Amino acid sequence: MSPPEALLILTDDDLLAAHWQGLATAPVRARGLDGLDAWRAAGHRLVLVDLGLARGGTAALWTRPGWQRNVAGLSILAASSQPDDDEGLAVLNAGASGYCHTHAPLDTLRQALDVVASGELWVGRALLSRLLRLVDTRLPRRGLADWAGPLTEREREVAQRAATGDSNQAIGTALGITERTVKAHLKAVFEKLAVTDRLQLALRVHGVR
Amino acid sequence: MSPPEALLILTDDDLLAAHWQGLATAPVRARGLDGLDAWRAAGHRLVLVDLGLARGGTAALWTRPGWQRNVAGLSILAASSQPDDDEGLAVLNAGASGYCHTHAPLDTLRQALDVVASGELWVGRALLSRLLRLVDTRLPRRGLADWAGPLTEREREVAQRAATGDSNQAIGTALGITERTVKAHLKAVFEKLAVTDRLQLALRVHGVR
DNA sequence: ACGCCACCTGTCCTTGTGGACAATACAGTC
DNA sequence: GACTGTATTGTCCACAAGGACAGGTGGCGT
Repeated sequence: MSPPEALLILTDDDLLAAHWQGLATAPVRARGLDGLDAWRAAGHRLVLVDLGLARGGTAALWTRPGWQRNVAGLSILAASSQPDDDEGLAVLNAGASGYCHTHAPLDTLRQALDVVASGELWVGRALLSRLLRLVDTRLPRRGLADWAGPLTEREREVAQRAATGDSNQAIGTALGITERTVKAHLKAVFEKLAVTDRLQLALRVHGVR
Repeated sequence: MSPPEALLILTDDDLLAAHWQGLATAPVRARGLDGLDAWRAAGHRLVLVDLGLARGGTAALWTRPGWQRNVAGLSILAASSQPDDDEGLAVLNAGASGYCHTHAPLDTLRQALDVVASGELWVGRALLSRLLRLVDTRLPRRGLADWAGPLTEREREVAQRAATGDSNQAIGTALGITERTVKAHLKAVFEKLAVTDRLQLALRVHGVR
């Protein structure tokens, strides 16, 4: 379906490198983040990186100085020997296109690489399930569309800003009105939402009870 | 890589059905949720469903009575003519294994079907980005155990109360100390957490931003 | 035309808040 | 014993916040 694309495998583990040899016709092997620059310079994009690279060091791989600069423009499938949801979230946030197990079946890895190479994302079932769960429990934030219920448009704007810590003066300047007017709006907001001050307002707006 | 698997396409749209004919060797066409039962009974699993099925009705497809019962055991790729993050979240939560555009390139659809057929999930870049963003803004909730880091025990107590809206006077009474002392503690808290006032403190404590 | 409502502004006043400067007491550490 | 960190309290002060009271404008529907 997709033309075989040049693959760079990035790992310090010789056994793992051998295992991954079967993934492509002629995968290139590198051991450090430096390899990424050369790979991009050569016009390639596809990379399979072993997160175990960081096991020896103190910092996680994707938090190292070189990472953010190096991943730009590349399609990266990150593999971990001990997949962990948090790690997965972190690497995806850091620009990786996929996250999987280092010793997943070669068929699975090939498919993942295909997907990543085509510009899409590869996320495991467990990780995505967790994402959905997190988002689900977060949905009660729908109260976020609820707190503004009885408020007018202007009151909403003022309340939103006050709830994030802006001073009345700052709000006024931002909206092009007087501080006095801001106070008037806030007074109305306090009444309608049955709170006494901006801190209670902030808690309400941000869904803290 | 994966043996071509029998595909059921579920849509009311004849043009779309024609477009999707090229996805597999001999895709079976059905028009309603009833088709799912027969499909599973025949020992198949892979389904591509057009969410446009629901456009005519009032309820979204995946909220219909038959859905939850029918999707069990099937690998479903849901397609929408107007993909929308919320819709995507909803169908994935409802048991679908993937979400994509109805008129995505056939190559992409084939790849998505391959992925779904292999038991994995297919999620578009935009949707996953949104998921990550949602989760990201939520994760700092773990900072809840973190914000108190450099604070002393007493400062923590005071900060906790101030962050929920208590006045200095109230905090003092609650802890059996003078309002002045509360201010002293809060001053230290503000410095250590690098915030300027109790509202910013509240946002920090409750994991906002 | 009248009333209702959103929006805007003014002055006066009380209170809470945050900061500056200073001091006492008590604990554990070197 | 000197030192450091924590907890405590004091006074004085500048300022933002919130409430009370009193307006002005413009749109919109009956």
